[in-house]
Amino acid sequence: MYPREGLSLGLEERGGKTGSLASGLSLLQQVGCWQFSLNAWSNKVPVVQHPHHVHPLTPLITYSNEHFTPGNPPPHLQADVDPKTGIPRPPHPSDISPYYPLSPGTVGQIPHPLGWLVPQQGQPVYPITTGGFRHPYPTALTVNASMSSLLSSRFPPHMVPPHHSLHTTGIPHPAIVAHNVKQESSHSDIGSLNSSKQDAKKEEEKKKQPHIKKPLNAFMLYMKEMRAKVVAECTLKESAAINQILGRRWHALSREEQAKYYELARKERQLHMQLYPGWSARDNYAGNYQGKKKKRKREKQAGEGNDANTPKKCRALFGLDQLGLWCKPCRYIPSPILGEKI
DNA sequence: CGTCCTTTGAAGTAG
DNA sequence: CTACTTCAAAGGACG
Repeated sequence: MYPREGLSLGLEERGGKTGSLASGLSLLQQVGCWQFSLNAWSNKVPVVQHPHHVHPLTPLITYSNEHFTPGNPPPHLQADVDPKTGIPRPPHPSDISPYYPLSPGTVGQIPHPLGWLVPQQGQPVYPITTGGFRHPYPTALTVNASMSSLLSSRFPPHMVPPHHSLHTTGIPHPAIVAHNVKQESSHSDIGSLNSSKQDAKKEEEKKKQPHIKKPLNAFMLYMKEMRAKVVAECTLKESAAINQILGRRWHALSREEQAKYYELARKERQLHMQLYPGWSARDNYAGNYQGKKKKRKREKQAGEGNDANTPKKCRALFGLDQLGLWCKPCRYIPSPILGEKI
C-alpha cells in the first residue's frame, strides 16, 4: 500500500538545520500527524478533526451548514436564487464572489464577507501594509458586472493605476501593498553611475505603484485558516515546520474539504480578475525569471524534480497512497518518521 | 536587513 | 506540450 521503499530513510541534512528524530516525533504527535499515518496504513479514512466543525473560513460553508434556514438563506444563496422562481441560478459573473460583494446597505447586517479569513488572527486574505495597517477587502465592496465594467472603463487593461488600490470607501484592497514592502527592484546589480540615477528614479516610480499580490490559491487559503490552530497545538512557531504539517494535513483532507478551498480560491481569482483586469502574475515576477533572479533556487536533491504541478509524478516519487498522504522527507520532520509504519 | 526555509497551486517562461 | 520557475503566507533562522 504505502511504498516505503520510495522514501529515503536518512535524516536529511541541509544547512545544519536538521531536525532531530525526537523533535520530529514529538512534532507529529503534537499535531496529530500520527493519526494520519495510522490511518494511511490502515487504509481508513484519514481524519482531520476540526473540533468546531463549523468551517470558519467561509460563510458559504458556515451558512449552508447550520446557520441558515430555507426561509433565511445566506446572502450568497439569496443572490443565487431567482427571486421569482426560487430556483437556484447557476453562477454568473455578476455574483462572482459571494464573499466580498455587499451593497452598502447590507453592510453591518451580516458578517463581513471576508470574516472567514479574519477571525482567528484578525488578518485578511491579502495583508495591507499600505498606510501602516491592514485591511480585508472593503466591506462595502460590491463586485458585480457594473463595477467590473466601471473598473474596466476607468483603468486601462494593461495597467492598474495607484488609486485603484482605493475603493470608494477609501480602503485599499487587500491584494495591494506598497511596492517596497516585499518586492525588490528588478534591475541588475551591474549598475553604472550613469544609470544609478535613472534606476533611482525608476525605483521611486515603482514605489509609487502599488504591488498587487497574487490571489491566494486553495492551499494558501487553507494555511491561512489553519496556521494559528497548528501553532496553538504545538510549540513550534517556525513557519517552515508549520507549513509542512499543514501540507500533510492538506493531503489528509477529504475531497469535499479540499473542494471548499478550491472553490474559495476560484472565487478569489475571479474577484481578483475583476478588480485588476490588466493584472498578470508576470507583473510580480519583477524581472526575476531565470538569470535575472533575485531569489534563490535551492539545488535539487537527488531524484527530486519540480513536482509542484505534477501530482502523479509526485506520488510516484515519494510514495502516496490512495488517501493522498504523501510525505516528502525534510529536515523538520525526518524521513524515518514518515517512512516507518507506526 | 534581506533571504531562506517549507508547503501547494496558479500562472508565467523557455524549449 | 512539457518542464521548469516564481510567487502567493508565515515567522524563525541565518549571513
